[in-house]
Amino acid sequence: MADIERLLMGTETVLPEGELAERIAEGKPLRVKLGMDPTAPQVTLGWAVVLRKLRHFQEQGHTAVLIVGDFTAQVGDPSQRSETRQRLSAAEVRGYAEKALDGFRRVLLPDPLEIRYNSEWLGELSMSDVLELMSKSTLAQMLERDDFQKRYRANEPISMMEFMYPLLQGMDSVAIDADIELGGSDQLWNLLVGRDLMGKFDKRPQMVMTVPLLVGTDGVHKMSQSLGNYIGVDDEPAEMFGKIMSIPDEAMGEYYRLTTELPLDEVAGVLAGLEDGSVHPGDAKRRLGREVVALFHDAGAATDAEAAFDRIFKDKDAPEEVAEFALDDDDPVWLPGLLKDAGLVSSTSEGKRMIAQGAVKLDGERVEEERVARPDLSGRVVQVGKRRFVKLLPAGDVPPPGT
RNA sequence: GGUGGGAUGCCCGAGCGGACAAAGGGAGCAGACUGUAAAUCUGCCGGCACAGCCUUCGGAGGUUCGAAUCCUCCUCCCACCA
Repeated sequence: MADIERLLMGTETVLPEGELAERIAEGKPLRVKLGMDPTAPQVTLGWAVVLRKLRHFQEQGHTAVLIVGDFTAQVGDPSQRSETRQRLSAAEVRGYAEKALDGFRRVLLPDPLEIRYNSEWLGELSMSDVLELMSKSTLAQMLERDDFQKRYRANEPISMMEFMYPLLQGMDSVAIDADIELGGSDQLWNLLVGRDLMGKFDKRPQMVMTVPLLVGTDGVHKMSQSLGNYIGVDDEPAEMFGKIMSIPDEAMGEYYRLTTELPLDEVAGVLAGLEDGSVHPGDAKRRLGREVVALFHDAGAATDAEAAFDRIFKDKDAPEEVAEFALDDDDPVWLPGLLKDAGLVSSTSEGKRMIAQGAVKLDGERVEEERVARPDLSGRVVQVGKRRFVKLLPAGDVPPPGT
């Protein structure tokens, strides 16, 4: 029942070529490894690309082996890094791991799924094990790697620990007998180290499969939490939809291909329509937004998200649900202070600037003054910019938090 | 171990005794324009009840009327030599 086509769909590199068919033909379910270092709590749409690939394997009866890199997270993957990562504490890592696994489960099937923490074996290594591991690779091999080479040439520090990272990740493959390891295209080098290492430990070397990296909402850089250009798989529908709408048009094709489950010919149809002008880019992006929201929430949420979006950005109304904030007794009210207290701006200075720039509105009316009479505020909605809203209530009318 | 160079705001980076809350760029935020696009233009971009004051230029001291700039010690980074 193997559908190799589907497994290969949307991949970037699969090595060695042709071996996948052979391994599947052997009839045993493959152990498909995917490593995740819990260095941040959110699972992004970029991650969802490779997760969905893993799911395709699951759907065909192969075992997803998810490695939670609780040990390696504390070392730090040097991939695509221009500087040494900050080390995380064990507690932080554990917290992130739990949160991230929730996100992963939104995409993966519950079965067949094996979740392993790599501290299980890496934490056990003795010094002589580590030395043996190190003896299996050379400095020249390490420096082959682009990230290291750039940093080395630019006179930037590279810690010895960072050299260990790929080896540790490779040990994971040895420990769990991976048949194939998945990853984003920036992981190719690391994955190959794992393959190499398995051979040196007399195991059958794993195959490697990479999927393209998804650009972030800026359309330029890889989607990542540290860059703040990400869409989380557990983002609220409205948020998710809004973020999709904000990607540059040029990134749409990539998003259609990598983040939706639409059939390829349909995607091709949309893209061709964009090309010849028969499809309006705004409509195409809306559809993309609906597809993605529907995938992680449901179709109803998708329509609602689109409606909420129109309400705020097209009709420029306040959203249906607005956080509430209690006014205190001052009269007149000094607005910069209020905006800060309500969390709409981060300082009173910023509040003053926002007012000066015409970004502050009361029920849609621009506010020019820093001081406003209390009765003019009570019960109305203050807005900063296009997307920050708070409804003002007289003190006492706000239900206590948590109800 | 020796010698030399370096650490500046979210990031990069200029400044090298007063005119410095610190050039310039990027990111970000806001306004205009739009399809909340993108591009573009404009403004903002440490804090403070704000024509003033307070805290920032790796850390701690010192010199000076005055220090991001000079001196001392410390921490960290880089290069070259060994």
